[in-house]
Amino acid sequence: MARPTFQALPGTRDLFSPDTDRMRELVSVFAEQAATAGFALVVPPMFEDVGVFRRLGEASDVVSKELYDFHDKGGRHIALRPEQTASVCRMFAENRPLVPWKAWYAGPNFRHDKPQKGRYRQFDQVGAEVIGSHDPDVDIELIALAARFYARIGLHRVRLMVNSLGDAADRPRYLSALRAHFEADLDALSEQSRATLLVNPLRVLDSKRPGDAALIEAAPVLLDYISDEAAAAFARVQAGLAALDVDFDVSPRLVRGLDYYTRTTFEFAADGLDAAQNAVGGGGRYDGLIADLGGGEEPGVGFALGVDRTLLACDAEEAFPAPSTGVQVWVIDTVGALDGLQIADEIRRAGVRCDRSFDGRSMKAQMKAADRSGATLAVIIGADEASNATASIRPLRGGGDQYQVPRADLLSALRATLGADADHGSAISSPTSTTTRETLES
RNA sequence: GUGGCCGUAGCUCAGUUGGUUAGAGCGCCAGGUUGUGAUCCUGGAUGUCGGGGGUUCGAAUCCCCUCGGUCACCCCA
Repeated sequence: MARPTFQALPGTRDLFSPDTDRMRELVSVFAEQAATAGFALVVPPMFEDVGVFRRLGEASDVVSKELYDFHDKGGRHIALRPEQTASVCRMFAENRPLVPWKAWYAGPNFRHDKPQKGRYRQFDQVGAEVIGSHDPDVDIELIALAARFYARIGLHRVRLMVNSLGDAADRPRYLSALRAHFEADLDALSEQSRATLLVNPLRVLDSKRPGDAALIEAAPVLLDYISDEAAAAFARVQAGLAALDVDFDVSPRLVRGLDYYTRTTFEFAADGLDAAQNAVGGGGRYDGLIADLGGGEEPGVGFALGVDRTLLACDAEEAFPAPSTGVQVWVIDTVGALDGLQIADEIRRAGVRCDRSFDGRSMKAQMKAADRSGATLAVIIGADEASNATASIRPLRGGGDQYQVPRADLLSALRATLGADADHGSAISSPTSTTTRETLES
């Protein structure tokens, strides 16, 4: 075998079945949940003017270090999207749909950081945003949507943390208190945190360095500094989540990585994952972001869930196995006329998943391929069948004898046999599910 | 961006203090079986030992560089 000339770039992956089946199923479950809650799909471009993303926070690594940016042939300064909220807000500002505007999305994002487990340079997210309402009930419904989604895919060991960052006007008072607190005991702070303190004091609270823990523990609490209105909204959010039986913890030190958040913020952590990548999703309000993008004073709130990490968390709980996507019928043709071609087409048009061998292989080889495919039935066209216009149907999974039917009755015979097998559950017990198990355990 | 560990067949791996033509299992292909898979038996194909350079009579093995993977820090989904 020749050595491949190229390989996938760092942080990018080639995904195959059954991982791809699982991913598609996950997105399709999310799509269904979102539609049920009145959200419509949007597809923003994968790249934008770099300015669209600058609003995420000049002090954040996502913008300052990890942007995939370049100049296009027209001299425009462009960046691959590191997330989709900013693009959705730009879409809103540009197209001005009726408010409240409820949009969901799914797709890849790009960040140039060093890959490790659960962290890729191209990674998928699903998410939902609501633009144009201040009502904290919207926050509640969004959080519930995410929580219900996790439950729906069978992921149970997920903790929801909520906090309120207050309004933009509350921020300076808190920041100065926070800064004063840390500066009073600067020596106790790690070097990295001291650097963070200069650019964004809020994110010092996010430090996981053990040495910083005590000082962070003693830091002023953001919730004590927020306006009465923001506090009332946060109280409503908590009451609403409780009313919906959505479990949560208030985490006064939860600050999110992107700078645009105001008021409600939340994060989902999967206990099945290591702390380094246990954040499987999160979001919050961003009441100033749309105005920053020239869209007027419209409030917004939303969340995004990491598809890869969610699936990783599912692995840890052995939840959400890959759906079976194998074929049901394999057509075996040893004659080499047009029968195999026509029969496969006929079966497919009837909506039955079907495949066949090529290259005129021996019957033995074709049978082997049929077995390997996981198909429930083989349809055999040999010399006999070709000469008397019949087809043989051979069950491949356990019971039943091979039998011949007139060619005209083939479809109904297949349907009858497949239906009977499905009742016994054998139609889905294919090698595909074995592979899935192995994947989950590895 | 920083650091630890790791790169041998499609996959999982073995390979002694450097020593002939680099191995095993699984998988794949063919035959045993003149139409019939999953079992069994027999045979077969596939490796610039990640890449480059160096040390040596001789390197998968030692050294340097590099590329990639992985994990942690950092950051975050």
